[in-house]
Amino acid sequence: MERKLLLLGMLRLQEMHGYQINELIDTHLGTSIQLKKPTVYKLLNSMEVDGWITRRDEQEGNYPPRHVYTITPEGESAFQELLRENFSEYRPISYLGDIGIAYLDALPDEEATTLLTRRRKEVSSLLSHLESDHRHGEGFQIMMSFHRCHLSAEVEWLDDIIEQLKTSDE
Amino acid sequence: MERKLLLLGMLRLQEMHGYQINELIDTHLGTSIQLKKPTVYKLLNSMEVDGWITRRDEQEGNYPPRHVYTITPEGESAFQELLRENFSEYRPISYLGDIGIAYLDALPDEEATTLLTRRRKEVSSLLSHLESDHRHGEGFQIMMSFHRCHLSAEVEWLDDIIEQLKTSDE
DNA sequence: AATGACATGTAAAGAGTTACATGATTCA
DNA sequence: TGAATCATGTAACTCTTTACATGTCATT
Repeated sequence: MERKLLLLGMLRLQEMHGYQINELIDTHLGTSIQLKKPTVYKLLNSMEVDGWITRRDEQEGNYPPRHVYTITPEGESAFQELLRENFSEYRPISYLGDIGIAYLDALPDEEATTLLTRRRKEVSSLLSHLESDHRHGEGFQIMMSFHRCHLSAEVEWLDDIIEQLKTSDE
Repeated sequence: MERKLLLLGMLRLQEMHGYQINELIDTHLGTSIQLKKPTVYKLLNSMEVDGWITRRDEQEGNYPPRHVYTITPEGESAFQELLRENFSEYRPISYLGDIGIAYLDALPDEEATTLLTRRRKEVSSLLSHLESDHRHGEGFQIMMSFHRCHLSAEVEWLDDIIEQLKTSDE
């Protein structure tokens, strides 16, 4: 349902077609959330069936016709409901993707330092990417700042751990 | 694969049976990662087929027999491989579960403040729970500190936003 | 006498991703 | 001429979760 909430929220601000949504996600949100193209198309279809959005076809030249979606009043109330629901059911994010961190001590100190340093680089480059995007991020500034908050905390944490490894090394 | 890495890492430290693993997850890791009981049993079976772990049956009294799993040399090398793999493919966590944050401005300021304050309470109570657990957390201290780092950053961020809402309110 | 802990699963459903398919158009 | 963009999807696959099932033992 979170993905539907995301899409509804976009369509609430302006009508859009699938390709356009996918581009927006790719350029601005791709690093913060996970949502692939086919999924977007599928969700749009299913929300049209739900009656949350309506579809209008548009064509420019001989380009493939676009399906432009507009949110309906039912969609708006679904949005309101989903939004509240999203806040009410808090469950912390899963750090499964970072589970390797739990087993750092299984690696030789040197390698651990290398890997963590690489990670630090990746995180901080993502961070600066988000910071630059920060201007033209269309409406998702708060989300971005949320993401940035986590990333910069992570950088600091990595610095700490790397430092610890280095000092214990000697 | 992350889940298999997690389980291998546990079995590397001591042989365990499924129920025991599930308990450990429930009590210590339940808030940091997502991994349900039936999944654990399924993964254990599949890793036995892989030859990564071996099973030995044990019984105490007339309790249901336990399937105690021990990691094999193949399991150990799989662990080493998965661990490196886990570090090499960094992809930032998805904040889909928190997508509501992106649409805070769709809510009346007052309600937004209420919801964020509630969230703040939940996050910080989870945080202090992790901090208390911190002693008896069996081997997952680093992971915990990673999680705590994110949570405390989130608390600060929430405080900021709540403050902003209050001042813009007047 | 009933509930919860112990211990293992199965079956079906749900959700999303990957890889593939299509066909015109613009740019190098 | 070839590659990338525009624009939409489908089919198959993978993986996880939910709900259910089973039966003994200890505790209240």
